[in-house]
Amino acid sequence: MSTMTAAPSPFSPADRPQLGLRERKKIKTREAIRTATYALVKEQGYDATTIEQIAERAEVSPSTVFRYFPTKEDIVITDEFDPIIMDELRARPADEPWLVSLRYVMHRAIQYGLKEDEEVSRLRSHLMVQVPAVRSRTMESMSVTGTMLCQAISERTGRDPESLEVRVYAMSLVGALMETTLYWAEHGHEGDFKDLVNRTMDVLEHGLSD
Amino acid sequence: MSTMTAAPSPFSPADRPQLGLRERKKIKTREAIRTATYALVKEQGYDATTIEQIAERAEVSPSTVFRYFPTKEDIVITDEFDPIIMDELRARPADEPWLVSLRYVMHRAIQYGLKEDEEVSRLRSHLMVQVPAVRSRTMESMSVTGTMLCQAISERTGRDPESLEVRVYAMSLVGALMETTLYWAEHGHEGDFKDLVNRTMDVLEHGLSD
DNA sequence: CAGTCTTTTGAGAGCTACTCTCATTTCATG
DNA sequence: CATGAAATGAGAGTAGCTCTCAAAAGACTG
Repeated sequence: MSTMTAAPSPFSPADRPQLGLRERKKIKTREAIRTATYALVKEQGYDATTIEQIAERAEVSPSTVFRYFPTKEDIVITDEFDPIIMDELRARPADEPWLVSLRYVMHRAIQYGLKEDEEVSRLRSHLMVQVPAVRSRTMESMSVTGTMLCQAISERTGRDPESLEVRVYAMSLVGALMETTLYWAEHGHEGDFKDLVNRTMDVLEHGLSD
Repeated sequence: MSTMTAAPSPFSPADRPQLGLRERKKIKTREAIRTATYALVKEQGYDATTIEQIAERAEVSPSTVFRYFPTKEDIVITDEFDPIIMDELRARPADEPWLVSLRYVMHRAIQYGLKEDEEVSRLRSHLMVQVPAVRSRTMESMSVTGTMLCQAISERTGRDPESLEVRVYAMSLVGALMETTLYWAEHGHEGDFKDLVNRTMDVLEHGLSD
C-alpha cells in the first residue's frame, strides 16, 4: 500500500522480454528518474533538489520527468503495492476471519517492502515526517488505497463498497496505518515495524479500552 | 475541527474593542481575503482563481495575501474550530464515557459550523472533493486535529498522548470523519450530516460486524 | 529493406504559486 | 509630537508545472 515502504519496482525490465522495446525503455526511464531523485534527496534534501537536477542525473529532459510523474512528490511516493496487496487478500481462504486476513497481508507487505530496499523505505517514511508536501501527497494517495480496500472488503463481506460504513472503516484503517508509519519514522525506525502494526490492529479491533 | 464545516470567523472585529486598531485591522484583512476567495472560487472555480485576483478584490497587495496565508489552499480550509472542540470536550463531565462525550461534541461542532454559514461549509467540502490540492491540504491539517485529539484523550484517560495506541486511535477517528465529510459532499449534501456522523461513530465502536 | 505511421522525447515559452528584500506607510507609546 | 515598531506594497526572482511543436525513435506493412 502507498503508505508502506516499497522498492522502486518489483520487477526489473529484463524480466519482461515479452514487452516491446518501447515499453521496456519506459520502465527503465521511470526507474532512472526515481533512482536519481532518491540519490539527490539523500545528498541535498528534498526542497533543495530541483526537477532540473533530477532530469540531468537521470539523463532525460525536464519535460520527460513531468511526463512520467505529475508532481515532484509523486516521484518519491509512488509504488506498486496496492495491486499486490489486493491479490494477497483475494488469495486468503474465504472462511478466514477478515481481521486475521488483514493482519496477515499487512505482515506480508511489510516483509516484502522492507526486503526490497530497506534504505529507500526509511528515506521515504523519513520524508513523510520532514516534508509536509510529501506527507500531504502520501495521504492523498492513501485515499486510493482506501478505495481499493473498500473493494476488497466488499468482495469478502458482500457489503456495498460505496456504503458509508465500508468507506469509513477502510479510511480509518488507512489513517491508522499512516500514523503507525509516521510513529515508526519519528522514533528513528527502531524496533520491529511488524510489532507496531500488530498493536495498531489491536487498537482498531478493541479500541483503547483494554 | 479542520475537516468540518466552519464560518470564516466566529467573532467579528467589532466584538473586541479591547484590541488595538492594529489587531482589529488584521482580523478584518484576514476576513476580507477569505471572503474574496470564496466569492471568486464560487464564480470561476478554484484553479481559475489567482492570488492576484484575490488580492485585487480584497483590496490588498498579493504580498499581503501570502503574509496572512502560507498557501492558497489555506485560505479556503483554515478555521478556528479545533480549540473550540477542545474546550467542549474538556467541559464534559469526567465520568461520562469517552465515546459519548465525543459523539456529543461532534454534534455540537456540526451544529455550530453549519449555522454560521451553511453555504461556505458546503463550498468547502465540495472543494475537498473536486480539487486534489485542497483535499491534500485538508488531510494535512487533519493531523493537527489528530494531535489535539491525542491531548484530549490523554486528559480524559490518563494515557500517554504520544503513545502509539492513542495516536492510532485519534488518527483513525480523524480519517473516518474526513471520509464522512467526503461522502456527504459526494452525495450532494443530502440528508442530515448528523446522522452520517452517528453511523460513522457506530462503525468505529463496533466495527463492520453487526 | 524501405517507407510510413505512431509514440516518445526535447526544447522552449509561459503561467502562477510562493519567497525575499527594501522602502513607505501606519499604528503605538512616552 | 517625536520616536520606535509593525504592517504594507512594489518588485525581482525561483521553481513547479503546462502546453505546443518539431525532431527522433520504435513499430508495422508491402
